[in-house]
Amino acid sequence: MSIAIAADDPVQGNRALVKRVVDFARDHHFKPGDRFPAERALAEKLGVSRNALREALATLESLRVVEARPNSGVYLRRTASESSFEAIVLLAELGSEPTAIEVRETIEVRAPLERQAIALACARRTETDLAALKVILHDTRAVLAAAGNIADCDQAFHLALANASHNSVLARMLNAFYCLTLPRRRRFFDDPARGAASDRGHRKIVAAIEKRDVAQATSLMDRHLGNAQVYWKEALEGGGGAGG
Amino acid sequence: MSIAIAADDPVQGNRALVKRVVDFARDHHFKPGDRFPAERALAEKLGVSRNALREALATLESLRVVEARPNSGVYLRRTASESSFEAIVLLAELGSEPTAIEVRETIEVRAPLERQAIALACARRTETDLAALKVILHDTRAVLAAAGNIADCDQAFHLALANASHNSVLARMLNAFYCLTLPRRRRFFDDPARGAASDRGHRKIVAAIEKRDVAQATSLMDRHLGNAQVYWKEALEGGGGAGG
DNA sequence: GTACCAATTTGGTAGTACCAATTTGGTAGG
DNA sequence: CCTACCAAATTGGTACTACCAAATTGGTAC
Repeated sequence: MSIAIAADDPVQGNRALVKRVVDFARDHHFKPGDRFPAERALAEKLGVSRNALREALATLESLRVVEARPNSGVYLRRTASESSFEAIVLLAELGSEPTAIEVRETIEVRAPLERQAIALACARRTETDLAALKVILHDTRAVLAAAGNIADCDQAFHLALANASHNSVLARMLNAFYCLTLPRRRRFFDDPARGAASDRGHRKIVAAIEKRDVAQATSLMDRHLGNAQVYWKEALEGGGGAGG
Repeated sequence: MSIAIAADDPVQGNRALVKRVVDFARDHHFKPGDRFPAERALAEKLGVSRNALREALATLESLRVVEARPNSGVYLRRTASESSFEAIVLLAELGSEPTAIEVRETIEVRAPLERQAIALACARRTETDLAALKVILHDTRAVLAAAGNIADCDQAFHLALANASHNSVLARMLNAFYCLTLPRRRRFFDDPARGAASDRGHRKIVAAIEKRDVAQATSLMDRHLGNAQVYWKEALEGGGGAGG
Protein backbone atom coordinates (compact mmCIF):
# COMPACT_ATOMS: atom_id res chain seq x y z
CA MET A 1 0.00 0.00 0.00
CA SER A 2 1.60 3.19 -1.17
CA ILE A 3 0.55 6.70 -0.21
CA ALA A 4 -0.73 7.82 -3.57
CA ILE A 5 -4.06 9.65 -3.37
CA ALA A 6 -6.13 11.45 -5.90
CA ALA A 7 -5.49 15.02 -4.80
CA ASP A 8 -2.38 16.21 -6.59
CA ASP A 9 -3.19 18.65 -9.39
CA PRO A 10 -2.58 22.30 -8.46
CA VAL A 11 -5.61 23.73 -10.24
CA GLN A 12 -4.86 23.06 -13.86
CA GLY A 13 -6.53 22.44 -17.15
CA ASN A 14 -10.25 22.91 -17.42
CA ARG A 15 -10.63 22.67 -13.64
CA ALA A 16 -9.79 26.35 -13.46
CA LEU A 17 -12.48 27.12 -16.00
CA VAL A 18 -15.00 25.10 -14.00
CA LYS A 19 -14.25 27.31 -11.04
CA ARG A 20 -14.69 30.43 -13.14
CA VAL A 21 -18.09 29.25 -14.30
CA VAL A 22 -19.16 28.58 -10.72
CA ASP A 23 -17.79 31.96 -9.69
CA PHE A 24 -19.78 33.55 -12.50
CA ALA A 25 -22.98 32.12 -11.07
CA ARG A 26 -22.02 33.26 -7.58
CA ASP A 27 -21.01 36.76 -8.66
CA HIS A 28 -24.30 37.20 -10.49
CA HIS A 29 -26.27 35.99 -7.46
CA PHE A 30 -27.69 33.04 -9.34
CA LYS A 31 -30.56 31.26 -7.70
CA PRO A 32 -31.45 27.61 -8.31
CA GLY A 33 -33.21 27.32 -11.64
CA ASP A 34 -31.56 30.42 -13.12
CA ARG A 35 -30.28 30.25 -16.69
CA PHE A 36 -26.71 30.90 -17.76
CA PRO A 37 -25.96 33.08 -20.79
CA ALA A 38 -25.87 31.18 -24.07
CA GLU A 39 -22.71 29.15 -24.54
CA ARG A 40 -21.40 31.44 -27.26
CA ALA A 41 -21.94 34.55 -25.16
CA LEU A 42 -20.57 33.02 -21.96
CA ALA A 43 -17.50 31.72 -23.76
CA GLU A 44 -16.75 35.19 -25.08
CA LYS A 45 -17.37 36.77 -21.70
CA LEU A 46 -14.94 34.35 -20.05
CA GLY A 47 -12.44 34.75 -22.86
CA VAL A 48 -12.28 31.07 -23.79
CA SER A 49 -13.38 29.02 -26.75
CA ARG A 50 -16.77 27.44 -26.81
CA ASN A 51 -15.10 24.02 -26.79
CA ALA A 52 -13.32 24.68 -23.54
CA LEU A 53 -16.48 26.06 -21.97
CA ARG A 54 -18.47 23.03 -23.05
CA GLU A 55 -15.94 20.73 -21.40
CA ALA A 56 -16.33 22.68 -18.19
CA LEU A 57 -20.11 22.50 -18.50
CA ALA A 58 -19.89 18.76 -19.13
CA THR A 59 -17.99 18.46 -15.86
CA LEU A 60 -20.57 20.51 -13.97
CA GLU A 61 -23.37 18.54 -15.54
CA SER A 62 -21.89 15.21 -14.54
CA LEU A 63 -21.72 16.56 -10.98
CA ARG A 64 -25.37 17.57 -11.32
CA VAL A 65 -24.58 21.20 -10.58
CA VAL A 66 -26.06 22.46 -13.85
CA GLU A 67 -28.47 21.05 -16.38
CA ALA A 68 -28.24 21.72 -20.13
CA ARG A 69 -31.57 21.73 -21.91
CA PRO A 70 -31.25 21.53 -25.72
CA ASN A 71 -32.57 24.55 -27.59
CA SER A 72 -33.18 26.28 -24.31
CA GLY A 73 -30.11 26.93 -22.21
CA VAL A 74 -27.93 25.85 -19.30
CA TYR A 75 -29.59 26.08 -15.91
CA LEU A 76 -28.43 25.91 -12.32
CA ARG A 77 -29.96 22.88 -10.65
CA ARG A 78 -33.03 23.63 -8.61
CA THR A 79 -31.80 22.40 -5.25
CA ALA A 80 -28.42 21.94 -3.65
CA SER A 81 -29.30 18.42 -2.56
CA GLU A 82 -29.73 17.49 -6.21
CA SER A 83 -26.11 18.19 -6.93
CA SER A 84 -23.40 15.71 -6.19
CA PHE A 85 -21.23 15.54 -3.11
CA GLU A 86 -18.33 15.38 -5.53
CA ALA A 87 -19.11 18.95 -6.49
CA ILE A 88 -17.91 20.07 -3.07
CA VAL A 89 -14.82 17.92 -3.44
CA LEU A 90 -14.08 19.42 -6.85
CA LEU A 91 -14.50 22.95 -5.61
CA ALA A 92 -12.24 22.14 -2.67
CA GLU A 93 -9.58 20.81 -5.04
CA LEU A 94 -9.96 24.06 -6.95
CA GLY A 95 -8.96 26.04 -3.90
CA SER A 96 -12.36 27.01 -2.57
CA GLU A 97 -12.13 26.11 1.08
CA PRO A 98 -15.31 24.45 2.31
CA THR A 99 -17.58 26.68 4.32
CA ALA A 100 -18.10 26.25 8.04
CA ILE A 101 -21.49 24.71 7.35
CA GLU A 102 -20.03 22.23 4.89
CA VAL A 103 -17.38 21.26 7.41
CA ARG A 104 -19.98 20.61 10.09
CA GLU A 105 -22.10 18.63 7.69
CA THR A 106 -19.09 16.68 6.53
CA ILE A 107 -18.19 15.69 10.07
CA GLU A 108 -21.74 14.54 10.72
CA VAL A 109 -21.61 12.25 7.72
CA ARG A 110 -18.06 11.05 8.09
CA ALA A 111 -18.54 9.70 11.61
CA PRO A 112 -21.13 7.01 10.83
CA LEU A 113 -19.26 6.04 7.66
CA GLU A 114 -15.98 5.62 9.52
CA ARG A 115 -17.83 3.68 12.19
CA GLN A 116 -19.27 1.33 9.60
CA ALA A 117 -15.88 0.96 7.93
CA ILE A 118 -14.17 -0.15 11.10
CA ALA A 119 -16.98 -2.54 11.97
CA LEU A 120 -16.72 -4.19 8.57
CA ALA A 121 -12.94 -4.18 8.76
CA CYS A 122 -13.04 -6.16 12.00
CA ALA A 123 -15.16 -8.80 10.32
CA ARG A 124 -13.40 -8.99 6.97
CA ARG A 125 -9.83 -7.82 7.32
CA THR A 126 -7.29 -10.17 5.83
CA GLU A 127 -3.70 -10.67 6.89
CA THR A 128 -2.74 -8.51 3.93
CA ASP A 129 -4.96 -5.68 5.15
CA LEU A 130 -3.43 -5.97 8.62
CA ALA A 131 0.06 -5.92 7.21
CA ALA A 132 -0.72 -2.82 5.16
CA LEU A 133 -2.00 -1.03 8.25
CA LYS A 134 1.12 -1.98 10.20
CA VAL A 135 3.38 -0.76 7.42
CA ILE A 136 1.66 2.60 7.60
CA LEU A 137 2.05 2.69 11.37
CA HIS A 138 5.75 2.01 10.85
CA ASP A 139 6.06 4.77 8.27
CA THR A 140 4.18 7.13 10.55
CA ARG A 141 6.61 6.51 13.39
CA ALA A 142 9.49 7.27 11.04
CA VAL A 143 7.93 10.57 10.02
CA LEU A 144 7.23 11.45 13.64
CA ALA A 145 10.82 10.68 14.60
CA ALA A 146 11.91 13.23 11.99
CA ALA A 147 9.36 15.72 13.37
CA GLY A 148 7.62 15.69 9.99
CA ASN A 149 4.00 16.20 8.97
CA ILE A 150 2.01 12.98 9.09
CA ALA A 151 -0.98 14.20 7.08
CA ASP A 152 -0.21 11.80 4.23
CA CYS A 153 0.34 8.92 6.64
CA ASP A 154 -2.93 9.73 8.36
CA GLN A 155 -4.77 9.73 5.06
CA ALA A 156 -3.11 6.47 4.05
CA PHE A 157 -4.12 4.93 7.36
CA HIS A 158 -7.78 5.77 7.01
CA LEU A 159 -7.78 4.74 3.36
CA ALA A 160 -6.22 1.39 4.27
CA LEU A 161 -8.91 1.03 6.91
CA ALA A 162 -11.56 1.71 4.30
CA ASN A 163 -9.99 -0.87 2.00
CA ALA A 164 -9.94 -3.40 4.85
CA SER A 165 -13.73 -3.04 5.02
CA HIS A 166 -13.81 -4.62 1.56
CA ASN A 167 -16.51 -2.22 0.50
CA SER A 168 -15.40 -0.09 -2.42
CA VAL A 169 -18.42 2.22 -2.19
CA LEU A 170 -17.49 3.03 1.38
CA ALA A 171 -13.86 3.46 0.37
CA ARG A 172 -14.79 5.85 -2.43
CA MET A 173 -16.86 8.00 -0.13
CA LEU A 174 -14.27 8.13 2.61
CA ASN A 175 -11.56 8.89 0.06
CA ALA A 176 -13.65 11.85 -1.09
CA PHE A 177 -13.76 13.11 2.49
CA TYR A 178 -10.01 12.90 2.78
CA CYS A 179 -9.46 14.75 -0.47
CA LEU A 180 -11.84 17.40 0.80
CA THR A 181 -10.09 17.98 4.08
CA LEU A 182 -6.47 17.30 3.15
CA PRO A 183 -5.30 20.94 3.19
CA ARG A 184 -6.76 21.57 6.62
CA ARG A 185 -5.40 18.28 7.97
CA ARG A 186 -1.96 19.19 6.70
CA ARG A 187 -2.03 22.42 8.65
CA PHE A 188 -3.39 20.58 11.66
CA PHE A 189 -0.47 18.18 11.72
CA ASP A 190 2.08 20.95 11.59
CA ASP A 191 2.00 20.48 15.36
CA PRO A 192 3.96 17.22 15.96
CA ALA A 193 2.18 16.68 19.28
CA ARG A 194 -1.08 16.23 17.43
CA GLY A 195 0.57 13.75 15.10
CA ALA A 196 1.84 11.70 18.02
CA ALA A 197 -1.60 11.68 19.65
CA SER A 198 -3.24 10.62 16.41
CA ASP A 199 -0.66 7.88 15.97
CA ARG A 200 -1.39 6.47 19.43
CA GLY A 201 -5.07 6.28 18.54
CA HIS A 202 -4.27 4.53 15.29
CA ARG A 203 -2.18 1.89 17.03
CA LYS A 204 -4.93 1.02 19.46
CA ILE A 205 -7.39 0.77 16.60
CA VAL A 206 -5.13 -1.59 14.66
CA ALA A 207 -4.76 -3.76 17.74
CA ALA A 208 -8.53 -3.97 18.10
CA ILE A 209 -8.93 -4.84 14.43
CA GLU A 210 -6.30 -7.53 14.76
CA LYS A 211 -8.34 -9.08 17.59
CA ARG A 212 -11.49 -8.55 15.54
CA ASP A 213 -12.97 -6.78 18.56
CA VAL A 214 -15.76 -4.75 16.97
CA ALA A 215 -16.98 -3.14 20.20
CA GLN A 216 -13.55 -1.88 21.19
CA ALA A 217 -12.61 -0.82 17.69
CA THR A 218 -15.75 1.27 17.19
CA SER A 219 -15.38 2.72 20.66
CA LEU A 220 -11.80 3.71 19.91
CA MET A 221 -12.82 5.19 16.58
CA ASP A 222 -15.60 7.20 18.23
CA ARG A 223 -13.05 8.68 20.60
CA HIS A 224 -10.58 9.24 17.79
CA LEU A 225 -13.18 11.06 15.72
CA GLY A 226 -14.40 12.90 18.80
CA ASN A 227 -10.96 14.44 19.17
CA ALA A 228 -11.03 15.42 15.53
CA GLN A 229 -14.42 17.04 15.91
CA VAL A 230 -13.21 19.18 18.79
CA TYR A 231 -10.33 20.42 16.69
CA TRP A 232 -12.54 21.06 13.70
CA LYS A 233 -14.87 23.18 15.77
CA GLU A 234 -11.94 25.19 17.02
CA ALA A 235 -10.77 25.57 13.45
CA LEU A 236 -14.12 26.99 12.44
CA GLU A 237 -13.77 29.88 14.83
CA GLY A 238 -9.99 30.04 15.10
CA GLY A 239 -7.61 29.20 12.27
CA GLY A 240 -6.24 25.69 12.77
CA GLY A 241 -7.45 22.53 11.11
CA ALA A 242 -8.53 19.08 12.09
CA GLY A 243 -7.12 15.65 12.49
CA GLY A 244 -8.26 12.15 11.82
CA MET B 1 -42.05 19.60 -1.63
CA SER B 2 -42.55 18.26 -5.11
CA ILE B 3 -41.43 14.89 -6.40
CA ALA B 4 -38.84 16.09 -8.88
CA ILE B 5 -35.61 14.11 -8.72
CA ALA B 6 -32.48 14.14 -10.80
CA ALA B 7 -32.93 10.87 -12.66
CA ASP B 8 -34.98 11.58 -15.77
CA ASP B 9 -32.85 11.49 -18.92
CA PRO B 10 -33.13 8.24 -20.91
CA VAL B 11 -29.48 8.03 -21.91
CA GLN B 12 -29.01 11.09 -24.05
CA GLY B 13 -26.37 13.57 -25.09
CA ASN B 14 -22.79 12.85 -24.26
CA ARG B 15 -23.85 10.43 -21.50
CA ALA B 16 -24.13 7.75 -24.15
CA LEU B 17 -20.60 8.49 -25.30
CA VAL B 18 -19.35 8.25 -21.73
CA LYS B 19 -20.79 4.79 -21.57
CA ARG B 20 -19.12 3.83 -24.84
CA VAL B 21 -15.75 4.95 -23.53
CA VAL B 22 -16.22 2.90 -20.38
CA ASP B 23 -17.34 -0.05 -22.47
CA PHE B 24 -14.23 0.36 -24.61
CA ALA B 25 -12.06 -0.03 -21.53
CA ARG B 26 -14.06 -3.05 -20.39
CA ASP B 27 -14.05 -4.74 -23.80
CA HIS B 28 -10.30 -4.32 -24.05
CA HIS B 29 -9.80 -5.75 -20.57
CA PHE B 30 -8.25 -2.56 -19.29
CA LYS B 31 -6.50 -2.78 -15.96
CA PRO B 32 -6.00 0.15 -13.59
CA GLY B 33 -3.20 2.33 -14.91
CA ASP B 34 -3.69 1.29 -18.53
CA ARG B 35 -3.56 3.98 -21.20
CA PHE B 36 -6.33 4.76 -23.66
CA PRO B 37 -5.56 5.31 -27.35
CA ALA B 38 -4.71 8.89 -28.24
CA GLU B 39 -7.75 11.18 -28.36
CA ARG B 40 -7.58 11.52 -32.13
CA ALA B 41 -7.39 7.77 -32.65
CA LEU B 42 -10.07 6.95 -30.09
CA ALA B 43 -12.42 9.57 -31.52
CA GLU B 44 -12.08 8.04 -34.96
CA LYS B 45 -12.53 4.52 -33.61
CA LEU B 46 -15.74 5.56 -31.82
CA GLY B 47 -16.93 7.51 -34.85
CA VAL B 48 -17.28 10.83 -33.04
CA SER B 49 -15.51 14.14 -33.17
CA ARG B 50 -12.58 14.84 -30.90
CA ASN B 51 -14.66 17.54 -29.22
CA ALA B 52 -17.41 15.15 -28.21
CA LEU B 53 -14.87 12.64 -26.97
CA ARG B 54 -13.10 15.28 -24.92
CA GLU B 55 -16.39 16.23 -23.26
CA ALA B 56 -16.93 12.61 -22.32
CA LEU B 57 -13.38 12.38 -21.00
CA ALA B 58 -13.92 15.57 -18.99
CA THR B 59 -16.90 13.89 -17.39
CA LEU B 60 -14.94 10.76 -16.58
CA GLU B 61 -12.07 12.82 -15.25
CA SER B 62 -14.33 14.81 -12.93
CA LEU B 63 -15.57 11.48 -11.58
CA ARG B 64 -11.97 10.41 -11.12
CA VAL B 65 -12.42 7.39 -13.36
CA VAL B 66 -9.67 8.43 -15.76
CA GLU B 67 -6.73 10.78 -15.56
CA ALA B 68 -5.44 12.82 -18.51
CA ARG B 69 -1.72 13.51 -18.43
CA PRO B 70 -0.63 16.25 -20.86
CA ASN B 71 1.73 15.07 -23.58
CA SER B 72 1.33 11.54 -22.40
CA GLY B 73 -2.18 10.14 -22.62
CA VAL B 74 -5.40 9.30 -20.85
CA TYR B 75 -5.11 6.63 -18.19
CA LEU B 76 -7.53 4.53 -16.19
CA ARG B 77 -7.20 5.41 -12.51
CA ARG B 78 -5.02 3.03 -10.58
CA THR B 79 -7.59 1.87 -8.05
CA ALA B 80 -11.36 1.65 -7.99
CA SER B 81 -11.48 3.35 -4.60
CA GLU B 82 -9.86 6.39 -6.17
CA SER B 83 -12.81 6.91 -8.45
CA SER B 84 -15.94 8.65 -7.29
CA PHE B 85 -19.08 7.05 -5.97
CA GLU B 86 -20.86 9.21 -8.51
CA ALA B 87 -19.26 7.13 -11.22
CA ILE B 88 -21.45 4.20 -10.20
CA VAL B 89 -24.47 6.49 -10.19
CA LEU B 90 -23.65 7.77 -13.65
CA LEU B 91 -23.20 4.30 -15.05
CA ALA B 92 -26.49 3.29 -13.45
CA GLU B 93 -28.24 6.23 -15.09
CA LEU B 94 -26.69 5.07 -18.34
CA GLY B 95 -28.45 1.75 -18.06
CA SER B 96 -25.67 -0.37 -16.60
CA GLU B 97 -27.39 -2.09 -13.72
CA PRO B 98 -25.18 -2.19 -10.66
CA THR B 99 -23.51 -5.51 -9.99
CA ALA B 100 -24.49 -7.71 -7.09
CA ILE B 101 -21.35 -6.65 -5.26
CA GLU B 102 -22.16 -2.98 -5.74
CA VAL B 103 -25.68 -3.56 -4.45
CA ARG B 104 -24.38 -5.27 -1.32
CA GLU B 105 -21.85 -2.52 -0.77
CA THR B 106 -24.48 0.13 -1.35
CA ILE B 107 -26.78 -1.37 1.28
CA GLU B 108 -23.94 -1.49 3.77
CA VAL B 109 -23.28 2.21 3.30
CA ARG B 110 -26.85 3.37 3.02
CA ALA B 111 -27.94 1.95 6.36
CA PRO B 112 -25.68 4.05 8.61
CA LEU B 113 -26.35 7.15 6.51
CA GLU B 114 -30.09 6.71 6.78
CA ARG B 115 -29.71 6.09 10.49
CA GLN B 116 -27.77 9.31 10.90
CA ALA B 117 -30.30 11.20 8.80
CA ILE B 118 -33.22 10.17 10.95
CA ALA B 119 -31.34 10.92 14.15
CA LEU B 120 -30.54 14.43 12.95
CA ALA B 121 -34.07 14.86 11.66
CA CYS B 122 -35.48 14.15 15.10
CA ALA B 123 -33.33 16.87 16.56
CA ARG B 124 -33.68 19.50 13.87
CA ARG B 125 -36.92 18.96 11.99
CA THR B 126 -39.06 22.06 11.64
CA GLU B 127 -42.81 22.26 11.31
CA THR B 128 -42.25 22.80 7.61
CA ASP B 129 -40.25 19.57 7.35
CA LEU B 130 -42.97 17.73 9.20
CA ALA B 131 -45.66 19.17 6.95
CA ALA B 132 -43.70 18.13 3.86
CA LEU B 133 -43.43 14.57 5.16
CA LYS B 134 -47.15 14.46 5.89
CA VAL B 135 -48.00 15.74 2.43
CA ILE B 136 -45.98 12.91 0.96
CA LEU B 137 -47.74 10.40 3.18
CA HIS B 138 -51.03 11.79 1.93
CA ASP B 139 -49.94 11.53 -1.69
CA THR B 140 -48.72 8.01 -1.09
CA ARG B 141 -52.09 6.94 0.26
CA ALA B 142 -53.74 8.39 -2.84
CA VAL B 143 -51.43 6.42 -5.11
CA LEU B 144 -52.01 3.26 -3.09
CA ALA B 145 -55.77 3.76 -3.30
CA ALA B 146 -55.41 3.78 -7.08
CA ALA B 147 -53.25 0.63 -6.91
CA GLY B 148 -50.39 2.63 -8.40
CA ASN B 149 -46.62 2.38 -8.07
CA ILE B 150 -45.33 4.36 -5.10
CA ALA B 151 -41.65 4.34 -6.11
CA ASP B 152 -41.65 8.10 -6.64
CA CYS B 153 -43.48 8.70 -3.36
CA ASP B 154 -41.00 6.46 -1.59
CA GLN B 155 -38.10 8.37 -3.02
CA ALA B 156 -39.74 11.67 -2.13
CA PHE B 157 -40.26 10.46 1.41
CA HIS B 158 -36.65 9.53 1.99
CA LEU B 159 -35.46 12.70 0.31
CA ALA B 160 -37.72 14.79 2.55
CA LEU B 161 -36.30 12.89 5.48
CA ALA B 162 -32.79 13.73 4.34
CA ASN B 163 -33.75 17.38 3.98
CA ALA B 164 -35.23 17.34 7.48
CA SER B 165 -31.79 16.38 8.77
CA HIS B 166 -30.66 19.83 7.61
CA ASN B 167 -27.43 18.37 6.33
CA SER B 168 -27.04 18.92 2.60
CA VAL B 169 -24.01 16.62 2.34
CA LEU B 170 -26.07 13.81 3.77
CA ALA B 171 -28.96 14.71 1.49
CA ARG B 172 -26.71 14.66 -1.57
CA MET B 173 -25.34 11.25 -0.73
CA LEU B 174 -28.72 9.73 -0.01
CA ASN B 175 -30.14 11.27 -3.17
CA ALA B 176 -27.37 9.55 -5.11
CA PHE B 177 -28.40 6.23 -3.58
CA TYR B 178 -31.99 6.75 -4.65
CA CYS B 179 -30.99 7.63 -8.20
CA LEU B 180 -28.87 4.50 -8.23
CA THR B 181 -31.63 2.16 -7.17
CA LEU B 182 -34.69 3.83 -8.67
CA PRO B 183 -35.23 1.33 -11.51
CA ARG B 184 -35.11 -1.64 -9.15
CA ARG B 185 -37.33 0.08 -6.61
CA ARG B 186 -39.85 0.80 -9.31
CA ARG B 187 -40.04 -2.89 -10.19
CA PHE B 188 -40.21 -3.74 -6.51
CA PHE B 189 -43.25 -1.58 -5.95
CA ASP B 190 -45.13 -3.14 -8.84
CA ASP B 191 -46.54 -5.28 -6.05
CA PRO B 192 -49.03 -3.00 -4.21
CA ALA B 193 -48.74 -5.09 -1.04
CA ARG B 194 -45.13 -4.05 -0.74
CA GLY B 195 -46.13 -0.43 -1.20
CA ALA B 196 -48.68 -0.67 1.58
CA ALA B 197 -46.15 -2.25 3.93
CA SER B 198 -43.60 0.42 3.15
CA ASP B 199 -46.20 3.11 3.73
CA ARG B 200 -47.04 1.74 7.17
CA GLY B 201 -43.37 1.91 8.10
CA HIS B 202 -43.14 5.47 6.85
CA ARG B 203 -46.11 6.56 8.96
CA LYS B 204 -44.63 5.16 12.14
CA ILE B 205 -41.35 6.88 11.36
CA VAL B 206 -43.04 10.24 10.85
CA ALA B 207 -44.86 9.83 14.16
CA ALA B 208 -41.57 9.17 15.92
CA ILE B 209 -39.95 12.17 14.28
CA GLU B 210 -42.89 14.33 15.29
CA LYS B 211 -42.32 13.27 18.92
CA ARG B 212 -38.58 13.78 18.41
CA ASP B 213 -38.10 10.25 19.74
CA VAL B 214 -34.65 9.40 18.40
CA ALA B 215 -34.50 5.91 19.88
CA GLN B 216 -37.81 4.83 18.41
CA ALA B 217 -37.20 6.53 15.08
CA THR B 218 -33.84 4.85 14.54
CA SER B 219 -35.27 1.54 15.68
CA LEU B 220 -38.12 1.86 13.20
CA MET B 221 -35.70 2.83 10.45
CA ASP B 222 -33.50 -0.16 11.20
CA ARG B 223 -36.49 -2.43 10.84
CA HIS B 224 -37.61 -0.60 7.70
CA LEU B 225 -34.18 -0.95 6.12
CA GLY B 226 -33.93 -4.53 7.35
CA ASN B 227 -36.99 -5.38 5.29
CA ALA B 228 -35.43 -3.69 2.31
CA GLN B 229 -32.23 -5.65 2.74
CA VAL B 230 -34.06 -8.94 2.73
CA TYR B 231 -35.76 -8.03 -0.52
CA TRP B 232 -32.50 -6.86 -2.05
CA LYS B 233 -30.83 -10.13 -1.27
CA GLU B 234 -33.69 -11.96 -2.91
CA ALA B 235 -33.35 -9.67 -5.89
CA LEU B 236 -29.69 -10.57 -6.24
CA GLU B 237 -30.52 -14.22 -6.79
CA GLY B 238 -34.04 -13.88 -8.13
CA GLY B 239 -35.25 -11.01 -10.26
CA GLY B 240 -37.23 -8.59 -8.11
CA GLY B 241 -36.00 -5.34 -6.65
CA ALA B 242 -35.83 -3.67 -3.31
CA GLY B 243 -37.77 -1.19 -1.29
CA GLY B 244 -37.02 1.65 1.04
C1' DG C 1 29.44 5.51 -26.03
C1' DT C 2 27.61 9.98 -25.48
C1' DA C 3 25.65 14.32 -26.42
C1' DC C 4 22.75 16.74 -29.18
C1' DC C 5 19.12 18.00 -32.36
C1' DA C 6 14.95 17.43 -35.28
C1' DA C 7 10.68 15.02 -36.21
C1' DT C 8 6.77 12.91 -34.17
C1' DT C 9 3.23 12.32 -30.74
C1' DT C 10 0.57 13.98 -27.02
C1' DG C 11 -3.17 16.63 -24.65
C1' DG C 12 -4.92 21.63 -24.61
C1' DT C 13 -7.08 25.36 -27.06
C1' DA C 14 -9.25 28.26 -30.62
C1' DG C 15 -12.05 29.12 -34.47
C1' DT C 16 -15.52 28.08 -37.95
C1' DA C 17 -19.35 25.85 -39.89
C1' DC C 18 -23.49 23.34 -39.83
C1' DC C 19 -27.72 20.84 -37.83
C1' DA C 20 -32.21 20.32 -35.50
C1' DA C 21 -35.41 21.96 -32.42
C1' DT C 22 -37.43 25.76 -30.19
C1' DT C 23 -38.76 30.33 -29.64
C1' DT C 24 -39.98 34.67 -31.49
C1' DG C 25 -42.19 38.04 -34.20
C1' DG C 26 -44.57 39.53 -37.89
C1' DT C 27 -48.03 38.79 -41.40
C1' DA C 28 -51.92 37.21 -43.96
C1' DG C 29 -56.56 35.42 -43.50
C1' DG C 30 -60.81 34.93 -41.15
C1' DC D 1 -59.64 41.80 -33.26
C1' DC D 2 -58.25 37.30 -33.10
C1' DT D 3 -56.28 33.26 -35.10
C1' DA D 4 -53.28 30.57 -37.97
C1' DC D 5 -49.27 30.27 -40.18
C1' DC D 6 -44.65 30.97 -41.70
C1' DA D 7 -39.88 32.77 -41.62
C1' DA D 8 -36.02 34.49 -38.96
C1' DA D 9 -33.29 34.27 -34.92
C1' DT D 10 -31.64 31.65 -30.93
C1' DT D 11 -30.02 27.53 -28.66
C1' DG D 12 -27.47 23.39 -27.49
C1' DG D 13 -25.15 19.43 -30.14
C1' DT D 14 -21.66 18.00 -33.36
C1' DA D 15 -17.91 18.00 -36.62
C1' DC D 16 -13.66 19.55 -38.75
C1' DT D 17 -9.39 22.05 -39.13
C1' DA D 18 -5.53 24.35 -37.34
C1' DC D 19 -2.17 25.51 -34.09
C1' DC D 20 0.55 25.38 -29.54
C1' DA D 21 3.72 23.57 -25.93
C1' DA D 22 5.73 19.90 -23.84
C1' DA D 23 7.36 15.35 -23.96
C1' DT D 24 9.00 11.42 -26.35
C1' DT D 25 11.53 9.29 -29.93
C1' DG D 26 15.01 8.33 -33.16
C1' DG D 27 18.90 9.24 -35.60
C1' DT D 28 23.18 11.63 -36.27
C1' DA D 29 27.50 13.80 -35.31
C1' DC D 30 31.19 13.93 -32.27
